[in-house]
Amino acid sequence: MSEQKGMAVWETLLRTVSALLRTFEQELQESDALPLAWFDVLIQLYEAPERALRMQALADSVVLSRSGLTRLIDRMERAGLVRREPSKEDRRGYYAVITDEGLRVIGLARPVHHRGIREHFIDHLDDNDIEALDIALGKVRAHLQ
Amino acid sequence: MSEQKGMAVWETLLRTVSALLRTFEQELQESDALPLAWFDVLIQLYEAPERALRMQALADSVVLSRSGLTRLIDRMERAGLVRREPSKEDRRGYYAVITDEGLRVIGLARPVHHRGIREHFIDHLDDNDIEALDIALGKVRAHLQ
DNA sequence: TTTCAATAGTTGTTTTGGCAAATATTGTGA
DNA sequence: TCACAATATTTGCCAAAACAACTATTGAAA
Repeated sequence: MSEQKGMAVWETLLRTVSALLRTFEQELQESDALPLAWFDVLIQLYEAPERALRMQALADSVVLSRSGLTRLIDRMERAGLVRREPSKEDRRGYYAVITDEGLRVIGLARPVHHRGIREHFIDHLDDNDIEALDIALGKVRAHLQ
Repeated sequence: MSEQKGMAVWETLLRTVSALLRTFEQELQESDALPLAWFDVLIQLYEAPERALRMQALADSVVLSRSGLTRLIDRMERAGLVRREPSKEDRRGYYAVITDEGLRVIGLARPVHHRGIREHFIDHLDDNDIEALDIALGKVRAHLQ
C-alpha cells in the first residue's frame, strides 16, 4: 500500500487525538477546575496497586520530563491531592501516593471525563472499529522504546 | 460491547500517540535541531497553496492557543524560516509565509521525520490496519467541534 | 572495599505556553 | 450611516515546562 496513505493516517491520528485532548481538557476545567495533567496523575495513582507509583513510573506515562513531574507533584502536594513517601527498598526514590482528598476529587472528575470519552470517542465507533484500533495500536506500541 | 474496552482503547490511543510524539521530537532534535512544533508549522505552510496560511488556520491545526502561535511565529520569523505578510482582503489578518530558508530547512527535516513515521508507525501495520485506523478516526473526527 | 558509572529525584535558570485584556478591522441591524 | 457585536491578532502578565547541573544512593567492576 502506498506509504502516502500511511502518512496521511498518522496525520489524522495526530490531529484527532489533539482535538480530543483539547475538548477533554476544556470539559474537565469547566466542571471540576482540574487540569488534564492533574487528572492523569490522579487516575494513574487511583488505578495503581497500593494507590502509589514511583516518580519515575509517572514521568514515563505522563508526557512530561522528570523535572516537569517533580514540580507537578509539588503543586498537587500543596493542593493536598497527593503526598510523597520515601521508598523503603531504594532510598533514592519516592512514591507519589494519592490522598483521601485526591480520591474524593478523582471520584468527582472521573465520571465527567468518562462521559467525555464516551460522547466524543466511543459512541461514534462500532465494535469492529474498537477492536481494530486496539489491534493496530497494540502493534505500534509493542515496538516502542 | 463493553464500554470498558472503549475506555481502554482510548487509553492506549493516548499513550501510543504520546510515545510516538516523544520519539519523533527526539529524532528531529538530534538530526536537525528542529522542535516538532516548528516542523509542524513549516510542513503545513509547505503543503499549503501559495505556501502561506492565515494565523488563524495555523492555530487551529497546530496544538497551540492563538497567543501561543503568535509567539511561535515570532521566534520562527527571527530565525528567518517564515515571515508575516498582511492580508489584502482583510486588514485585520496576516499570512504566515514560508521563506526560502524555511523551504531549505523543511527539505532537510522532512525525510528524517518521514523515516521516523515509517519506522515507528507504518512498518508495524498491514493494509487492513491502516484502512481500519483511517475509517475509525475519520468517524471520530467528523463529530468534533 | 574502593572507585566510578548509573540511577532517582530535585533545583536553578531560561523558554514556552495560557488567559484575559487591548487594538484594529469588519460586518450587521436599526 | 451609525452604533455595536464579532473576528483576527497581539501584548502583559503569570504559570508551567525543558535542559542542564547538582545531590544522594545504588550497583558493579577492579
